Amino acid sequence: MCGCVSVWVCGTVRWWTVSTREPVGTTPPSSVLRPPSSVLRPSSLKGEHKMTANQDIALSGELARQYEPGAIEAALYERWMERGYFHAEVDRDRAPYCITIPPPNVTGELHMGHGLCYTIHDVLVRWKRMQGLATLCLPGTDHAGIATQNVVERMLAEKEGLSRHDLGREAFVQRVWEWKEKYGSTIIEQMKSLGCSFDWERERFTMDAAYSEAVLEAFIHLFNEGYIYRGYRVSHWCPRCRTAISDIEVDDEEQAGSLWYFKYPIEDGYMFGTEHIVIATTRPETMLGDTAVAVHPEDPRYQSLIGRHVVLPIMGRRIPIIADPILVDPEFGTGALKVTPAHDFNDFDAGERNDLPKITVIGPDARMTEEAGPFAGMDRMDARAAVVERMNNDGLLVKIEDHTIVAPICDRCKTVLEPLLSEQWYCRMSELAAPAIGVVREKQIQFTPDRWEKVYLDWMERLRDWCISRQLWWGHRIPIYYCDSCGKVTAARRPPERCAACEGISFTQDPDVLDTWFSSSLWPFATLGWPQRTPELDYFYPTSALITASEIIYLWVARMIFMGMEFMKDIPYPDVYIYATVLDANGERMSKSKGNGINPVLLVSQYGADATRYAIVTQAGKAQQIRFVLEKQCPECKDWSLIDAERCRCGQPFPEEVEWRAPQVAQARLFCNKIWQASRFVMMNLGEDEGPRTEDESQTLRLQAPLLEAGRGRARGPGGAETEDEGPGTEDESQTLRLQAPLPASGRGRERGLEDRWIFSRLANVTQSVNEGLAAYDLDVATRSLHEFVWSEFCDWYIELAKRRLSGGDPTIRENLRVILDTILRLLHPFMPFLSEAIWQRLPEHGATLMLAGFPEVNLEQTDLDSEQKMEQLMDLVVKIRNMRSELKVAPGLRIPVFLSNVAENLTGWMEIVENRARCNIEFETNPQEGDSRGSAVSASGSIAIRIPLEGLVDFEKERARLSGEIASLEKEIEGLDRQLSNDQFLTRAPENVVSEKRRRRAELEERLRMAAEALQRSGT
RNA sequence: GGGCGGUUAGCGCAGCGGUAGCGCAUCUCGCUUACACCGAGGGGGCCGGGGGUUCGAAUCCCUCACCGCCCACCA
Repeated sequence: MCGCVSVWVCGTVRWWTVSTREPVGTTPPSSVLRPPSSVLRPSSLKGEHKMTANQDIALSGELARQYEPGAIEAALYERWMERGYFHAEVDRDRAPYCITIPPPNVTGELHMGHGLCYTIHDVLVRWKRMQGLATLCLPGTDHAGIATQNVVERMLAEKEGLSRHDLGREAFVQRVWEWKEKYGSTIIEQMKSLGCSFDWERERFTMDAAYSEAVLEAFIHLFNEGYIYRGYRVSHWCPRCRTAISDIEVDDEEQAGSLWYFKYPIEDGYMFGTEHIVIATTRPETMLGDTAVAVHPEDPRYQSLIGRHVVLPIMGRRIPIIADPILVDPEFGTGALKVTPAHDFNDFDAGERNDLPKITVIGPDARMTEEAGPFAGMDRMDARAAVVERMNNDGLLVKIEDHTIVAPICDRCKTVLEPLLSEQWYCRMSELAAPAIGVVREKQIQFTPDRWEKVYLDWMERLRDWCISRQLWWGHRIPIYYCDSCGKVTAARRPPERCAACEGISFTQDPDVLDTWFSSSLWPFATLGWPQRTPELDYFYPTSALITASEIIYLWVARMIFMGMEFMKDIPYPDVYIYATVLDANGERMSKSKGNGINPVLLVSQYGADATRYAIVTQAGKAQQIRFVLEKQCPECKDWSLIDAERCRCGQPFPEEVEWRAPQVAQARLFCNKIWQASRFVMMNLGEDEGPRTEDESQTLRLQAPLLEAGRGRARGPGGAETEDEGPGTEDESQTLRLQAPLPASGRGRERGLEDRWIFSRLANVTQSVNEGLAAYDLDVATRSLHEFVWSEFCDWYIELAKRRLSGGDPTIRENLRVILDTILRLLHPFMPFLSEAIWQRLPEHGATLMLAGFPEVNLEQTDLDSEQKMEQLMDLVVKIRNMRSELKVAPGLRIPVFLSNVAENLTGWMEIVENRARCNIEFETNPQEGDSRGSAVSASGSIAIRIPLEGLVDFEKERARLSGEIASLEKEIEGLDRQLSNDQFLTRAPENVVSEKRRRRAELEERLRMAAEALQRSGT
């Protein structure tokens, strides 16, 4: 297997470009990367289940020679689901842990940001579940008003040539529901392919009946409290979506534009000699709605004009010249400004201040209205050109300058927005914001990384009222009823029977729906049953954490916090973890419109869910952005380039179909394989008598008893002394596994070998790192230390040292290997759930599932610094000897004599480790000179001198070259140390221990230099 | 215009006051009773530029440059 699949061409520009259009019609949302559908299909998670047979293969029998994620993942997920491991119940005997996931849009499909988000969720949740908490991760989706309506509208237009108006409101909404039922779970299925252990039995949708009740309740409450009001003002309007949108749904786009200078004739100007005033504008078409010209009150150029009038060109309207210090910057343009209160936010405010009329010249369809006189009916962009032409013809166009404008665009459809005067529902923010600011200030809610706290507070403190009405059909319809007789406004769940004011009996409901974010702001409690006082709400609220993206701190996080404070009188969660933005290989943000996104599902199909998760999480710490790389291979020279390169370094252009890889995931995949193989080794050596035992099905939902039973082993304290048994058997309070060194039955030296003490000390260390990393949301730290431990310590050293003992029939080593592997699998499980479970199920002693087995815990007393120090010295000695062998080109298989001098006494007993790992026979000598150092290679490890007789091993030329190199590097380092040590400042100001360490180091180097020099000298003779 | 990140070996990253580490890639050797998706060893870096603080700076401060993200009503 080459490990690569070809990528199918998608889109026209670049092979990995996806169309910017939303998925439409009967086609499910398309993947960004599109491999053959047979490969991409997330798994057999949905639809036909032929898992029963596969489960056996995945969960029992010998571990396959090759690690193949596909063979275990679907089967395990199926089994976990069947057994209800993801489901959480209220359990008063245990502490709760609850996260409600950020609900993705129903129209969505997984991209890397989601991959990061939900993987972090699952890691934390699996960790907490293993720790024995009643753990609920509640999933769901958001109805995403505008986005979903757009998708269905487009589908209707393309497939049936119908607009929503052709269908009518009720029928259209019905069609959206149908679409939702059919495609709305795509993203949910994709989460499952990542292995997410969310409680699917509690999955929610923001338009579920119960959830909708919560939305009504919230609205009516806020209305009755006077927070919600109707306002007639300028708001952002999307002419394509035909709805108002809130400020934070606006994106900016820099566009090349112009600044037009127009002359406005001054009324009776000839009488005092100033006939025109020149104004500058970027939007000429709005001049038709001008109702004033403004200047700065202190601008000396215009003092005489303030209070006079101009005659608005084209329209012939007489409008005043006003002075407004807020609106006008005298430095810009001509210092004179046209004022269009109906089409500009600042002008609207100025209009309010100066009591100006508001004339709407652009309609909701972005066409000019009747008020636009000769231009009525024209598109706004056509009208712009027409106005400029007319002004030019009338001799009123002074000049045109190039000017970069920042156009507001709709973050959903990218249409240029129009500030439009309209009547909308608003939510007053000042009172609601206050407590939400307070709880963050007081650290009741803690942001991680904490820099985001400032971002949140800055925004909350200058919050404007929230426009909550949308002119859409898909969403929660605003529960406002107008009396048809007297117009009285009532907020109610259902139409009132009778008008409280006039006794009228006929009502009309407000046609608008609520902003999507209104409903999602209730998410942490509405999903748990609010406004009902359910046991779940009582038990799980406040939830434990929120994990989300920085881009929705305003849109969502802030609103959840103030809604939580308003309705629950309590924070929604104490922790807000903001994860990094995912960038592509070029450091640009991954986004749909750029087409540079990577679909994690594709990575799962290529590398497996465990590798994908691990690769993602290795980067998930406190970084603000992380990069995800994709490479493709040149078919000519086989070299790899970034995925969007046009040409290979060899000059060849890339074909449309290429081999690709994700190096970070590939690396993670190697790690998976390493674990698999190491596990195979351990299991092969556990022996028949310890073969897998049948599990007890009744334990299914209960937490596993801690693995190590009392009496199986006794804890080993620092320094290797045996201490009182504090095995988990005596600790039923904590259901987590207490890490401890297992115990050899007798005290025979070899069984309590140095390497055993060392590895358990290291295991304690890594256990602590993983727990601390998880607790601090430093998932990258946790995975790094795990990787280091498993690969470099357990595999490279302990297993290698174990081989000798295994062949010698030492029973202790088998037990140690078993316990260490067991602990590793537990530590690994949150990150690599499938692999760890599949292996764990084959351990001699295992429960129903690793998911509910205890998570290792440790305290620092379990580290054994003495053994760590000794092992470090021994390992360094091995490396140094290997190093010499390699440089001397000694045949790898050849066992050679090695002479050591100056070996600390407490190390001399452990030389078998060195002999074993460096293929040598160690002999001690008190002084290297005493031996025949003339024909020897010499080196050192710390203060230990190493001498290898060269007799019959090497030619002396090589050794002399090697010595010269070593001497040079020794001299260089000594020189550096001398520089410091001869510096009085250093000697007097640096801490004593630093100085003495340098001195010690110097002396050691000096000694090595002397030996090397002598050896060189002798070898030359 | 403001704010926040980043800039360390070819690539992706760690280190955040005592003269540089990891993985991949590369080179040499090796199928040694888990793993060639491997093992052993090696080469490769004036830690973005410039100032400063300090006995000592990749690490702290200032400044500039470049990359990215967020916020802001300059017509």
